[in-house]
Amino acid sequence: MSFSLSTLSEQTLKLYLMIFGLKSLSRTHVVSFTSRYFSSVPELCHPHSAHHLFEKSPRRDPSEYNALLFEYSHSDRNKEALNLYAGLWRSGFSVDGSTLSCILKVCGCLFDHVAGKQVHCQSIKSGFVENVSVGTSLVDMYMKTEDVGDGRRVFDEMGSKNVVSWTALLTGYAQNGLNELTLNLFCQIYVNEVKPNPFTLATVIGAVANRGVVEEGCQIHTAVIKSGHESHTIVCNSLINMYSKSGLIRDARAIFDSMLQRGAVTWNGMIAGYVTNGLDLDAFRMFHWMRLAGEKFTQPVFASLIKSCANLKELSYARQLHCQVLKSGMGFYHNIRTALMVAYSKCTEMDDAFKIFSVMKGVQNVVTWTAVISGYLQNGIMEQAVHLFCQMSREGIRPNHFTYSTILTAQPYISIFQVHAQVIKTNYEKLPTVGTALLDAYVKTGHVKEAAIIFELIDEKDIVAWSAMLAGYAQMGETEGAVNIFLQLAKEGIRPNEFTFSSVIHACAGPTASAEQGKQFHALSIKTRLNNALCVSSALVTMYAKRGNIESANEVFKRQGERDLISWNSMISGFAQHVQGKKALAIFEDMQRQKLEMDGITFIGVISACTHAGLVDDGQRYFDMMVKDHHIYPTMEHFSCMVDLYSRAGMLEKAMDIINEMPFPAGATVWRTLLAACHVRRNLEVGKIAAENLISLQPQDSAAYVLLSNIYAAAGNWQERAVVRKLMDERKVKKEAGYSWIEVKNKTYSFLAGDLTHPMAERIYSKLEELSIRLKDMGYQPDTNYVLHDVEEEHKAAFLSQHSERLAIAFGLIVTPPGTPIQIVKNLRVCGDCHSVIKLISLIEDRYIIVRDSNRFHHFKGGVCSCGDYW
DNA sequence: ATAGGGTTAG
Repeated sequence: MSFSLSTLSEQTLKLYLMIFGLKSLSRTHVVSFTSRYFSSVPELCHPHSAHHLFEKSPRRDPSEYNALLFEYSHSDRNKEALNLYAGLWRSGFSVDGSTLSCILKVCGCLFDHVAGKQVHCQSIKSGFVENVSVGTSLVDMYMKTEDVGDGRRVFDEMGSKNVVSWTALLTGYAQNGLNELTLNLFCQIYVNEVKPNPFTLATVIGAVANRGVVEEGCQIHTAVIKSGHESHTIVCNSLINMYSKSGLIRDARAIFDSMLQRGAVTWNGMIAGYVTNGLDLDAFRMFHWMRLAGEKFTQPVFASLIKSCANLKELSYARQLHCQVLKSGMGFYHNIRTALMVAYSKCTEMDDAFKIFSVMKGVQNVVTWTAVISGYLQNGIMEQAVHLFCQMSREGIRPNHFTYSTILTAQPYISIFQVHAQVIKTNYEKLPTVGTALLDAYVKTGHVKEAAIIFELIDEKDIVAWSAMLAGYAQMGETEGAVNIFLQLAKEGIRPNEFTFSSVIHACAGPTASAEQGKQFHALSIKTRLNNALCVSSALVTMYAKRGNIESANEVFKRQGERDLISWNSMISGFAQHVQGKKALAIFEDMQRQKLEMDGITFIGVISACTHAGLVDDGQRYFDMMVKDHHIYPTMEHFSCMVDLYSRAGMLEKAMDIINEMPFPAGATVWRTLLAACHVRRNLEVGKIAAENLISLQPQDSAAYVLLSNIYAAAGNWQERAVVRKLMDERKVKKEAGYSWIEVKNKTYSFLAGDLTHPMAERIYSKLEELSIRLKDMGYQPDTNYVLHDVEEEHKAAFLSQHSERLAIAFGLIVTPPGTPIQIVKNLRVCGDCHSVIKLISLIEDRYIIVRDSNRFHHFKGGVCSCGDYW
């Protein structure tokens, strides 16, 4: 009912009374009507309000007390209502059932369990406890004050019950999050031959919505139709909400379309449904329709639409809504302001988000603080986020579980141990959100074991928690741990989602995973229809590429229905690793033609494709293009690629020029790249500079010492070589052991250089012996420059022939039928001598041999390698 | 109204 309050005169009031069929204005009438009409306007002190009449009244009777009590309770002045009730009780007036019901509602709203219990006693004393309405109100009060046990007890003791009593209990269960009990009780209503009313149905539908089980949703809809209340507005509103929450947005829309009378809740329900289901454009279409229908916009509609702008990163529309919200006087609602802050944060407009936050000074709460902190974190402004987190505590706002799960992503600007301690104190550790964020923080600092302990402590592990743990193992290269997590979650009946698959497939790209495992997860993703999710298919492209199966990688890429930057980058890098430079560049040109967004990683792929294909000029051209045309600032990785490009082509001086002209000092990776090239090219002069720089940056890195001493050895400078060796011993630097892996019949076998422990060692060594004789017959001379140890030539040859990749290949030749391709994975780079030997083996044994070393793939066939001896 | 996990390079 809308009217301008200031113009409401006695006359108007008379008119209203006439509408209600009353001829005269008795005192009681005035009291009861005014309290009803003025109850929704708390700050109003109209001369006709019950409050005024009450004050002026010469003798106060129970009806006046009651009228004012109702007015207070309806206008959310619950404390005043409770005081008035105490006065009423003290005055010795007898109370009736409706008074008790009213005050019980007040107790519920105030969460005042103690006062509620007192009223309960008074109801017993006055005998009104037998009254159905009072009993029902008692149930409601207990449920609202979270005393589910007493609520149920009162209900059970009630002599007579009606639908409202059942509904009160039902609503109580639902409000306390006891969704399963709510559903059970709903079945009992039928057993007791009570007919549910629209409120009963709306409550149960809400409980079903929270559980999100589609089958239950269909069942409840059937019950609604049977009850005959299917067209009732509040029932339809709940159904719309339920279907949206279960992801069945089309069913929600069907309900919406069928409705004869739509309220503001209906429109908002539909709009909010579209937003939560990611159909933001449909939400806006609905908004447009709502406007055409002449419906008034309420505050939740704006909140939903602003959220939609955040999802779409639609800044200009967010600003328009901001204006509209201010114009319609809704700019002061907390939820609107928070939604606006989130939208501005998502559009990288942190200044605007912060402006809203600072304007709220004095009324800021945990939610607003968390929103602004989260905004800074998402925009990578970690220092400011941490600063605000500290300030928040100083201003006496206690962080909640949202805040903790957010701030834990502020690595490395926070001490996770400190935050962990706070989390334990506040008992948030067991919550899946906080636990997951904590676990991830430990993974990112390299503490996988601690992360696993935290994971175990999480109470009800959801799919996000499981996926985070799985990703943790995958990121640390622990394939087995990752796969085990997947098997465990499947066993517990948890449904993996696209993130779970992308992580487990990523784990299967590791050197110790079997190729078969990756394929199986691919199959499983197809079964669950998640294979087409972008993150899954991109992970598949990389997995197949890293497993040496570039054809399958390309096949997955070609079948991608839509692509994003990562998809394109994955394919470019895949081709680059497989030395298919031309194909990598073709993909890149396709991207250019379509004018797609590119980033620094795209160019790392492109330049490394040029490097592996020996296209020096092209590499330089792409680097220049990146800086000049795409305005991408080159990072250390890019310079590393450029140094690689020139030094592999033997242009070591040019590589040094790159290093000297870099805008920042070269890092270890850059020097290591240069050093490796000097090793291949036997360039002592540049090699010395590279090694010295690398050693000063990473004194514990064995590669620097090993490569440098090898360069000295190659130059026959044994004295200098001995100095390097001595330095290595003094600093206790251990050479990284060379490992190779081979997969035969779904089992992975690993070999260490000079390994004698393998059960088939004897046969492997005799196979190597046999091969070495045949190689010598073909005129092969071992290149002993690749041996570090200062020993006799003959022994050096023996060391060489025991490199792990040769053991693995010999094993492969023995255990697989002739003609079977052999695939090896190695943790270090393959040495020059092994490279020549493997070429010859592929010829004399007529085998296709694929070696993936730490750097790239080598496809050996008929005596040649795909890298063209250029690596 | 606020929250946690993922895919690309090296």
